[in-house]
Amino acid sequence: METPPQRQRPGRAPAQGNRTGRPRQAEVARLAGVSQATVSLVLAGRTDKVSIAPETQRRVLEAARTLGYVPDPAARRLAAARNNMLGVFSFTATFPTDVRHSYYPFLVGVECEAAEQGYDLVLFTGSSTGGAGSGGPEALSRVRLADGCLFLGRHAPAAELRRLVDDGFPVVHLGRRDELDGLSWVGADYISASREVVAHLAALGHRKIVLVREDDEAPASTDREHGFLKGLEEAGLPAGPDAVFRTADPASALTPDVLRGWLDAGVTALVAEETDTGAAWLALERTVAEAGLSAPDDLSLAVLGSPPPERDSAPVTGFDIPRTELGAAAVRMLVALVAGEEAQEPLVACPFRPGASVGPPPTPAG
Amino acid sequence: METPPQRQRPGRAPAQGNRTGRPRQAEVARLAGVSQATVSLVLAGRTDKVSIAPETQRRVLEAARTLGYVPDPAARRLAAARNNMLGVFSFTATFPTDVRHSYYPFLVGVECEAAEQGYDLVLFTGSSTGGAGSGGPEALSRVRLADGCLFLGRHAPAAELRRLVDDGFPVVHLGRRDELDGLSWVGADYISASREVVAHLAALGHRKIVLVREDDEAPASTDREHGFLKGLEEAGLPAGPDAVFRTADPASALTPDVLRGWLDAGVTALVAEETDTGAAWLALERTVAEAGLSAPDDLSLAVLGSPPPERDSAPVTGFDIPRTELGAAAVRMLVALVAGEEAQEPLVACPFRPGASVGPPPTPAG
DNA sequence: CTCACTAGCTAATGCGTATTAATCATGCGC
DNA sequence: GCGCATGATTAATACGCATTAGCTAGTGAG
Repeated sequence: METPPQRQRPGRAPAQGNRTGRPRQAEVARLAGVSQATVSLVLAGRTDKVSIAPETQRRVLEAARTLGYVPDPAARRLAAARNNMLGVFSFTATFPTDVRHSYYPFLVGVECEAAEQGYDLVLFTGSSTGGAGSGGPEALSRVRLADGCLFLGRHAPAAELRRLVDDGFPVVHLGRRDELDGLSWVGADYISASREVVAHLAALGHRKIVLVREDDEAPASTDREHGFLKGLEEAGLPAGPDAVFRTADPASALTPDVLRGWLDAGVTALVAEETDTGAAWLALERTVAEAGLSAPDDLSLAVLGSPPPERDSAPVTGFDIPRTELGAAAVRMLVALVAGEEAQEPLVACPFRPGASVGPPPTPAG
Repeated sequence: METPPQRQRPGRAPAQGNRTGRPRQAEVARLAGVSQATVSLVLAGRTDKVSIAPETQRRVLEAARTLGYVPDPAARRLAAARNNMLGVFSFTATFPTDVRHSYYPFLVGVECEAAEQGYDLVLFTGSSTGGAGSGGPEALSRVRLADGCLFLGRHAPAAELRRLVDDGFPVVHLGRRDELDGLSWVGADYISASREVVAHLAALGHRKIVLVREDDEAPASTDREHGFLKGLEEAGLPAGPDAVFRTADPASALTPDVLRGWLDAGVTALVAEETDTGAAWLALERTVAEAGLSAPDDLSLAVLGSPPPERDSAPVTGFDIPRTELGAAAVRMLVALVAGEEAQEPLVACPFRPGASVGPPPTPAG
């Protein structure tokens, strides 16, 4: 309040002839009585490849210290032809106001792994109206200023992505994306995880299991169904078309009557997919309650993912989506691509999460 | 699963002779049939100072677009001392695992305002152990790649900051920070906001009010106390030392007995500061409940900030910390500094938030 | 017809560092 | 004493862009 910020105190000696007032390698060289090249070699520790007398090294290091030399990152990166920057592009704002849809958990992993690998992150936002070079279809082209770019969310326009990939620009998409061939991606292994959930139920003795899913063609949805069916198959259970209840609007289509119909038909376990909205699971949960039933006594419930983190309810059986780990994996893959290496395994395993919502099937007639 | 990602399809020609495969101005120039200098002039919009034929400009722009040209930030910065990037540096992870301590709300504003001002954001992570250029004094020096840098959290080492400021590098600290003079910052105006809360209570008729605060020397804490005392003073209320209850451990120090002692002494309203941990407020809330009291009937409660967003409890009187606006203000200040202008007003107002936890003081004896 | 002058463009240079080829003693074997 | 490998250092150059001092052709004035 009483300290209106000011700047540029006298502090250090103004300049030598360079713009910044900060010492350059040339000044260090002068002070140490050597050439700029020698300074560079010593400070970069390249003394094993190009030998420098120990005494000279000492002088250089001392000169650098007394002058307070710090390398200019811009020059360093220019000379090295590497920015050490990875782009992060999200078509919607990277930090959305609605935390539910946030990429936050991914970013935790992205940031951490990027730091680990020695990269900084450049944030690009597709939605930013106004501002730097935004707007037109070339907006995506901006990401080229980084060494490579990570794409979040499925809204990145295919054509632009295609262009980047074709140009050989390192790109990794977070979330499976097969329709653009040549595009690298990392994603959660929903298939294996879903299969595992079914296996768990089957091991408990369930013989008829139904999957409730939304009417969506997203890989995240179809993968879960694949895994579910695969799980049934491997357990020797019937995997007919009526094992999957698919509806565009679970909230209204999934009535208590439908539920009772299943139970009467011998179904003892229900599995819901988890999506952005969580509609399938929420509808299932609500309908079970409405029907006066409760898990795991009357039936077993599982969710192919993590239920929305509501109040302190009992944990639901399912699997966790390792978002942080996904972010890290994406960065690792991107770094590999930047280095010209081959992309590795794109799938990240989802750990099974035991819960209190499943149990053995109820005995037919108490 | 069946699509192991591959890369580098034949697509486009790999490169011209530059190391990165990314097009340079030289390539744009060749394609447009002009010189590199012309490309630079056109793309920088310098066509008012050095006239370029409209037709030539068109050709250059088109060539740049078809090649997907994007300027190299390092080269830009090296040559012109600016590259339209702002750094964001947090000594701890920018995206912490503990969401409570998150800078997220700030970043929303930072991202938005940066886009508005035409800047890209670079996330520098200081927390990286291992990896490139971590550790030493060089860690902070990386931020010089950007035109200026925003610092989050009070863990940024003072010596390094000092150095940046002395070198004339534009720096803005998010959160008040006076001990480093010359360092610009933006912060919430806790003083005014706290005063306003007190004024609100006084207007309702409260004559004895006590502040519960932690034993902390952070500006955020002392500012609140200042504002609190100022508020008492302006309302003509006693602002003696016993108006402030300061303890290192509110959870254990704030017992129901202490609370009843206050009430017996005529205290009718309690105000808690809000901190990272929220310890003061949580302790107060719990103790009031333990004592079998409830607000606003038995006494009035207010918090100097926003209580941790718990379950659907009734809103507590206090003020909101405009984190998003703070982030935006910080960016605006940083942009001003980069432009060589003077830093403006560092304080952002916190809007008063009416709630259901205060009311008129209870009548002395029912 | 020449000169000054302008519009339109380019050659050249610098930014600060990393890297490589070249230089220069120096000692060693013969 | 003459090459010759070796060790220590430096000159030179590239990195990609911005900037400035020219250079050239054309135009109107004198």
